Amino acid sequence: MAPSPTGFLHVGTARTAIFNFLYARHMGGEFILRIEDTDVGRSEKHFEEDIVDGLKWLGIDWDGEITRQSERIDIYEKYIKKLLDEDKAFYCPHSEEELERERKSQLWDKKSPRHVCDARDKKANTGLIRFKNDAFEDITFTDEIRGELSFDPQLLGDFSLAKDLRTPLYNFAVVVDDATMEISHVIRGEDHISNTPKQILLENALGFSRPVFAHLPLILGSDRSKLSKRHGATSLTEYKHVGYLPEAFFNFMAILGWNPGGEQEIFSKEELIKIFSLERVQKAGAIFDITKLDWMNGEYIRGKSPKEISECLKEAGISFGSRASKSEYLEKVIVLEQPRLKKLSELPEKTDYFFKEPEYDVALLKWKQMNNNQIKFSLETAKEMLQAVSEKSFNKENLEKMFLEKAGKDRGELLWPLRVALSGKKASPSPFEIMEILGREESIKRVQGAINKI
RNA sequence: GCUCCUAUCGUCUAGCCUGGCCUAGGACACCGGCUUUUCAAGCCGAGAACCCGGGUUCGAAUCCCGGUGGGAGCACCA
Repeated sequence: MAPSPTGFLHVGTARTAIFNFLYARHMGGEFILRIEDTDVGRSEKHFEEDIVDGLKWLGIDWDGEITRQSERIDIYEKYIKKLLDEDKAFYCPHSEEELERERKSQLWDKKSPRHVCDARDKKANTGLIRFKNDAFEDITFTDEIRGELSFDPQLLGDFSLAKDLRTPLYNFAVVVDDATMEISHVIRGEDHISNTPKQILLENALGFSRPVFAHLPLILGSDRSKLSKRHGATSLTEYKHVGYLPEAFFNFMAILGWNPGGEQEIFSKEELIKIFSLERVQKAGAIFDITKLDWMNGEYIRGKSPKEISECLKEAGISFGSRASKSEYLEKVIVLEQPRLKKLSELPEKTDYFFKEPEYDVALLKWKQMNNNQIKFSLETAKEMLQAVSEKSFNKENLEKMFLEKAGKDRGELLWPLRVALSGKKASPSPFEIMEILGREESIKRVQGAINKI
């Protein structure tokens, strides 16, 4: 797994991490974390922190220390010198402007843009370091997901390796990393397919063995293009903070572009590790469908204990502000709203009436065609019934039994105004459940409050 | 433009390799019903797809050929 710290942990990168992780653990192999920061260096430390946080949140652990390309410059230098010495690489003296002009004219001639350097044997000693590409036979490799792939190496030209001895470029650095870190499987996004022939050429030139390649289908936005910022939230942190559960996110990403063949869709991380296979990875890109993630998140939320939910709330940074109260009380509230939740972030807004007096429009108290007198009568009745109940037997079973017996054939006449008086909302759990949590005194107080409003 | 990848309901997918069990299965979403004071949850149900054209075959979603659509890559980014 090798994310680049040029930004926060991207959803696509997270999915690649998940697949790498699942495969490595499935095979009982090692899974390492390598930060590709040759260009950014140490200055962007917070991006690395974001990546690490994101992976930890997902429950992905790696073997050994994190390796950073910025700390391996000496190693790259050694190999770049080797290529230079063996006359497999050279300094290209052309300026960026010249190169740009060449590119444009090639495009104009409807040719694939590339640079075959006319100074490759001139032994210059400054400029961009390029690979002396003399390959002419097709480069063929087996992709674990797509089968045999082949490319014409001539189209690559003399591709670039490094800006100078101590500033390697991506394709060169990864090849050195893969070999020196003994990477057996390179599992990455489909957008890297066209980098593979360059890397193979370099592996051959350096005498390295070839890893197994597997290219994952891309995650697409709703318009079928590669998922990016304009499609909405693409950073893992954003999903964490709006209250997606890591298990749900992990599960969802794992079955996006892969499935085990059966009809089950909800899997624990352990199950996924056990059944994962590269063979069953999809070839075509998959649209990131947030509504299915929402559903799955709801499933996971319903499967959690209130204690676990309140811990997730804390981790996601979702707070109830100054209304925060005893955790025991909060947990009761959570149980009540659990079946209604898709995202944890909905919780504070949905349950605010448990922490403060509800605010609502008097008109909301009206059930169907009731007039003010009827509403008032209904609420008075409810209040008297509540007053008749002892503190001890003030629980939802008792209350429900009482009220259902008392209510006429249209239960709404008694129950709707009561529920609104308690919650101030047009949608909420039943009044009995609410009252049990609110308690006798507060319940009566709210019913009285509603009566006063009319 | 060039190169490469890819194609089953709106979306994610099963089936394809090893043709017949496919009247194409599941899930999400949508719609309807049950339950219900409301909203959810739950249960039941409906609609919805083999990209197109040829071929091979008794028989093709599955095999072959040709189109078309979609995507990605073509940096002194990673």
